[in-house]
Amino acid sequence: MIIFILSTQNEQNGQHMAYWLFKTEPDTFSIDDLKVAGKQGTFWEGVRNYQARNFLRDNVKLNDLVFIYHSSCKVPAIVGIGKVITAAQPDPYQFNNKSDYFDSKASIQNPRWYGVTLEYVKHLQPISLADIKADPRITELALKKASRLSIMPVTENEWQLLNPS
DNA sequence: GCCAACGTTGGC
DNA sequence: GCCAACGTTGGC
Repeated sequence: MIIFILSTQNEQNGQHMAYWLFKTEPDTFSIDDLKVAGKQGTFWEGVRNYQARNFLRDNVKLNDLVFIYHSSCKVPAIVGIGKVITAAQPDPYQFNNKSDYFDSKASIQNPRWYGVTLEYVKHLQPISLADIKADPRITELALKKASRLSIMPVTENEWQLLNPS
């Protein structure tokens, strides 16, 4: 019962949970793929940018909520929500020399790249990049600034503005 | 498919 | 540690 109550609130051990936006190319991995993965979720592999890595490794916590954003497609947009079900773990692809994500400078003892595991929560009515850019209330989101960041924080205020419910 | 903006690499 | 050259991202 207590667990149930905790899980329905916005807090975890007294710490307020955080909000994020993760980009993905839907041709490679879409929110529908995340949905199909079900309760076991999907490991968010292949992030190879240090700023994004630092967020994943140091700041993205269990139960944080994530806007799923489709990039490099016809209508770039926030398309839904995911939830973090496993905090940072070394990205195994960095050790696999047959993978595009292989990094010869990374070792098991000293991993360089990390990922978290997300579980599908729900689809949203898509919020296009054009809409976000046109919304004068949204000023802090890194997407506003032609950022190439693939993992970015979302303030609670802007999360609520984009996802009122 | 173009290309601007940005991140990374490596010679010096 | 600067910075030119190169590679990548991602909107358009």
